[in-house]
Parts: sequence; C-alpha cells; structure tokens
Amino acid sequence: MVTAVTTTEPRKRNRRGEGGKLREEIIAAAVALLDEGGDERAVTLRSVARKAGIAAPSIYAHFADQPSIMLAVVQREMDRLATALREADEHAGQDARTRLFAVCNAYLELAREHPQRYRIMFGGLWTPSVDDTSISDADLESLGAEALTLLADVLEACVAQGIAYGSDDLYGDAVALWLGLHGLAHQRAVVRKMPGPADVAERLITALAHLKP
Amino acid sequence: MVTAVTTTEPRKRNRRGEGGKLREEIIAAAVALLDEGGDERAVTLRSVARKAGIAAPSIYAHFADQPSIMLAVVQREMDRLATALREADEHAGQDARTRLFAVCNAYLELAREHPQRYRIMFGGLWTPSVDDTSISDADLESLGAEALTLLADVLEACVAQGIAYGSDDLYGDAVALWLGLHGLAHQRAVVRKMPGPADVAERLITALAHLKP
DNA sequence: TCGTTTACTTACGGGCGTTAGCTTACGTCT
DNA sequence: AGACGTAAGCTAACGCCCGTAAGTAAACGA
Repeated sequence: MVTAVTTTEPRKRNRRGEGGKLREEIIAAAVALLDEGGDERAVTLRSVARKAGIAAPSIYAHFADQPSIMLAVVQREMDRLATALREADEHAGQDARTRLFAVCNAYLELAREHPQRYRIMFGGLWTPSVDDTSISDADLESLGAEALTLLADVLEACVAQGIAYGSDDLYGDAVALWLGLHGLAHQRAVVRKMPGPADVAERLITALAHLKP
Repeated sequence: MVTAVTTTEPRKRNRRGEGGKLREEIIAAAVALLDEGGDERAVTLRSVARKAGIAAPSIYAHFADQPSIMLAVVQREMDRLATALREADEHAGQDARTRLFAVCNAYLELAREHPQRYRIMFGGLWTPSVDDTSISDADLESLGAEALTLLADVLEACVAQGIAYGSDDLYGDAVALWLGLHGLAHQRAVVRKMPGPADVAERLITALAHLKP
C-alpha cells in the first residue's frame, strides 16, 4: 500500500497568532511518512504538504526549503532520543548494571520502534547543503556530547561499583560502546531479519562496558 | 563542482560478441558517480548513462530497470569485500592476533576508502522492489555467512592460541564483533569527523574479541 | 549481400522544487 | 457595528530531470 489518498477535508485555518502551529504539523507529517515504512525518498516537499493537508507552497512560510524539513525532523528526533536516554537512566535507580542496561536498551528500543527515523538521524542522506555544517558538527555533536557523557557516567558508575574493569579513557570506552549499539541499531533498521543470536545486544554491552564475568 | 560535463567523445561501439562489456562499463560508471562524493541520489539511470558516454535507453539492454543497476553495484562490492577479507587473512600468517587485526582493519579500510559504496552496501536505500527478496536475504546473508564464518574462525584461533577468553557461542561473538566494526565503519562513512579517540577501532576489536589484557 | 547485434534519437507523461500573485478570514480599532 | 490591515494559506505556472517506450540507424561478421 503506497498511495493512501487522504480525504481532502478542507483543513481549518489556524487562528491569528497560531500560524506557527503548522510548522509542527509539517514536521509531524514528514515523520508520519517515514513511519509508514517509506524511506526518505518518500519525504518530498509535495508529499509532506499532501500529508499535512496543505498546499505545497504553504510550507515555505515555515521552512526555507525542502532539506530544512528533514533537518527539523532530525533535530526533533535527536532531542527525543536524548530525553529518552536521560529518563531511562533516572528511572533505573542506583545499581550501575541496571543503569547501564536501561540506557543501552532504551537506545536500542527507540531505534527499533522507529527504524526509518533512526536511519535518517544517523544515516545522513537528508544532507541540507554541501557547506551547511550547522548541524552535522553542532547538533550531532551535541547529541554526541550529551548521550556520550551520559554513557561515560554510567560506565564510571560501573567501575566505581566494581562490576566493570577500569580504563584510562572512559569517554573513549563510551564512544566504543555507542558505536556497537549504533551498529546493531542501524543494521536492525535496515534489514528485515538480523542474523545472529538473540542476545547480541547483551554481548555487545557486556563486552564493550568491560563488565566482569 | 557538481556538473562535470564529460566531453562527449562518440564512444566506440563494441564488437559483435562483446556487447556484454557495456554492462561492466555501466556498473563502473555508477560506482564512479558514487566515488565522486555524491550520494546514491546522484546515481540515476540518466546520470549513469551520461557518465558511461551512452544514451540512457541503451542501459535497458543490460539492466531491467534503474534499481537493478544499484543492485549490481552492491553485489560487486560485496564480492570485493569478501575477497579482501579473505586475502587479508591469508597474508597475515599464523599468529591469531595478527590475523584478527588484519581482517578487521581490512574491513575498516575498505569502508574508509569508499564510504559511499559502503553506505550503499549496508545502508540499504537502493531497495529494488518491496517484494524482491533475492538479495537482502540471499546475498547479504551470503556475505554474512562468508565474512562471519571467517571472523568466527579467527576468533577460534585466538582462543586456541590462548590470547582470548573462550565463549560458548563463537559465531554469536563474531556477529557482535562485526556489528561493532559496522557501527564504526558506517559512522565514519556518514560524518565528516568522528568524535572520540583515535584508537576506537582497537578498543572495539579488543573488547569484542575478548582479548586478554 | 544481408541479417543480427549494438546502440541512438525522439518522445511521452509525471513528479519534483520553487516563484508570483491572489483570496479569505481573523482581530483590532474607531 | 463596521471597516480594514494583515496573517494564513491557496491557485497557477515555470522549468527541470526523471524513467521508460517506440522506432531507427549503423557496423560487424558470415
């Protein structure tokens, strides 16, 4: 099922000061297109407009051009991810092992729930412009900074509680751990069926966090 | 520089039995477009034809449709990868640790040399048709089978030579190791500058292969 | 010479991003 | 209450590139 012709109910116009609401609706429409299983090629300016029930040029009041929509989607999802990780950590209590698995599993689950969103966040094909470094170096690194610091914290707690071997560079270990998670999350997002045992995630986490046996 | 208008020297036609040569040229042209730094969106049927110096419809003598070109590219690169890994292993001698790093580094280097090719192989956006399972389940799993078996072999050698801790499921460990390599390779292929220390690769390999300190 | 292979020219229809100019209704202000 | 400025969104249209179909030319080899 590709074409779901939305019954074109003539959308109610927003109130005076609330024109900005459409911006959120546009982003939501783009995300919806992704979640329907189509890849990013399905997210064109026109298809987003159709999904949102507006005319294509109406988008230009809220976004400079088409890549900017994708950029907004990525930024929103990045925030959601960072928040989810933080919450998972906070709800995990004090036990370092619990915290570690809570955070890592939260990451993997978010990726699994919305594979296409994840692909776009880290698959990087929405590239705005060649010279636009405003996100790939700032925002991605801000998520990088935030999530990786969190991971490093949890790793430190593991070492402090004696359940993991120490290291001279916990941040480096956090990066390695994240790369492992990313490899799994990405592969799951791309292929229909992952090869390998069911407990790959635990293997990855255990090994990369240097957990004691 | 986006448009490199190739001087349209009126290409010499192939001899009688050699019509199939064009097929290789077409694949090469597609790969060339990728290597020029453009992502897969730059590889259209028409752009490939331009790059190959032929007329667009001439492609249909060798490929059923546009996605089939990408599919052929992926298959070719998959073979190259498998070969490269095998050769790296064979040239590494008997020392298990050397073999392990040789194979893993060969993987990472191939990905780094041709980031766009790697992205396409495992980023999966060239998707031919919804129902075409002929590659994603057969070929990808054949590379999976071949490369993963090789990795498992090397891991086994590491255990046998006493430089790595054993495991009850070496194949599972090989999958985990590959996922780590993939995470790093993919991330490198996507972003301009990787965060984290320079020795992430060694950290990943050491941890995921359970090498003894 | 002549059939077959090899490749080309022309053309159609469609989706895309984007620009220019218009309509409608809200909310304010007299 | 009614006029009116302006915000919110639409219609129409442009040019571009795409994938693909149909018919055509040229050269190779028998």
